[in-house]
Amino acid sequence: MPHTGKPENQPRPTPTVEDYLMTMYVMERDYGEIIAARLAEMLNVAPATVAMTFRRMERDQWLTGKGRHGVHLTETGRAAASSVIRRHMLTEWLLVKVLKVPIHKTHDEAHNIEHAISPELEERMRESLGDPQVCPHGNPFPGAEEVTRGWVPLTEVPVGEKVVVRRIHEFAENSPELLTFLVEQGILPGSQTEVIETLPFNQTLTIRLGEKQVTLGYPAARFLFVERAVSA
Amino acid sequence: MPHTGKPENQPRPTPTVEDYLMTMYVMERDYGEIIAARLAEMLNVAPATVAMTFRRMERDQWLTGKGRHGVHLTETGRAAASSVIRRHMLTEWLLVKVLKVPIHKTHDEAHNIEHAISPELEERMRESLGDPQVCPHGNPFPGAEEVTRGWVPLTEVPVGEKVVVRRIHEFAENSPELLTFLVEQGILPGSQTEVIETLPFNQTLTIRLGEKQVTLGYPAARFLFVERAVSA
DNA sequence: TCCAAAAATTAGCCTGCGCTAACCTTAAAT
DNA sequence: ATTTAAGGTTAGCGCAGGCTAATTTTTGGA
Ligand SMILES: [Mn+2]
Ligand SMILES: [Mn+2]
Ligand SMILES: [Mn+2]
Ligand SMILES: [Mn+2]
Repeated sequence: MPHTGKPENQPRPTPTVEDYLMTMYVMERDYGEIIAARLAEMLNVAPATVAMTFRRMERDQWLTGKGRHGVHLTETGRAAASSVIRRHMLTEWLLVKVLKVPIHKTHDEAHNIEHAISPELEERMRESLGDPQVCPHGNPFPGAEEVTRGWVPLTEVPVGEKVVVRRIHEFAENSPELLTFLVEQGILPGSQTEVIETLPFNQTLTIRLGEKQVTLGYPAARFLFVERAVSA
Repeated sequence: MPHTGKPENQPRPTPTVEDYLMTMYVMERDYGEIIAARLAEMLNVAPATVAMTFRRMERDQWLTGKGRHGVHLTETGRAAASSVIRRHMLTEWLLVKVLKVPIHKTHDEAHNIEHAISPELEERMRESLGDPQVCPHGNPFPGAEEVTRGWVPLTEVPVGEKVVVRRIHEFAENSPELLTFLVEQGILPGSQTEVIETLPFNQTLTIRLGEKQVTLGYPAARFLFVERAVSA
């Protein structure tokens, strides 16, 4: 099991740059491109701020290129992104397992703490927490993406099929309201459910959890990944 | 048991100011005055930087007064200092108990993490860790100073008396070398020892730990507080 | 093909928090 | 009493990382 055998001798980026890097990593992985305007929304800064930060990041070799489709992380940038994502996820597990923090509250807390974890501490955490492959929301550690093979967005599940929720996407974690809603409805990794109706013209679908029914908009449903064909 | 029933509605200071506050709190408590030059040494910044930071801190009502004996924390300042000290100490315990980090490494790690702990998390930590009254080095939580009553500096123990090490002072924690040395020699809270010789003209004293003897300079020895009269 | 909307950039501003160099002030020590 | 050392302050600088306002570039749709 390769942990990307990190040399990691480059100096660590500032917390701000670490936050840019981790968001850009996921953007590039799941959307194929990095759009500064989206980044600005997700990081809650003005577009102009992103432009300026990109300049410093290019100077410091975390990224290359400019403009619409031109921005990409360098190898060093990707390594730094992987590092902070690992620290984020390990912190989330520590909060969940040791301090019993509910999973709709771990993300924000972890976003502050992640920048303060030393490499030695990261290693101690990984050992204490049993070398997890996904975060408490089911998102894969960098390098462990294979474990999510076979998990599909809830929007692609045919009506009537029973599935198990496995993953709430990183970008859904950014919305505490959505996350709280999902947790309150009992929609979290491990939950069994079944799609009972889809209304494409309405961009909604309805699922059953036990006795309860919940209607979700497509954008939210696309953030939920489920495992199909649970039983043989 | 009063936790200083914190209203704590003031916005939290920046990490830099939090570090100033916690050091100033201990200075005022144990030395009676705040000397900017000492602060500069302990925080590893230039004296001019302290002067400028003091200005902002006065503007923001964390402190009042200027000059040699004039600087004091406000009530708000003391409350903010207490808050970050609590977070620091709880973080140290988490590192020690959950992640098995040795106590000569907890301080530096905690100094980064302490600024990233939310009030809710602080509360979860206190519960999980059993509401401790002292940090792993034996320093008291703000408000719990009474537990250190009866602990005296090692320099005040007469030759021949058996004592138990209870506390390594906050300001010794700032020196990783000293802390590592002490831990390697087995000098840590709980250790039994005996003063076997004092050489005041040499500013050293020698203690026995099991079979081993260790000679300490007075400045280091003054940072060690011990419990006398252990047995009746 | 052209145009409007979306995205990106530049200019100019601000604060926090570092630094050095120079200069005061205060407190000891001779 | 005077001098020296310790402590403190001011001035002037730099960088990170925010902002708004104005402008330019891209791009997808009519
Ligand atoms: Mn973060
Ligand atoms: Mn997560
Ligand atoms: Mn700190
Ligand atoms: Mn401590």
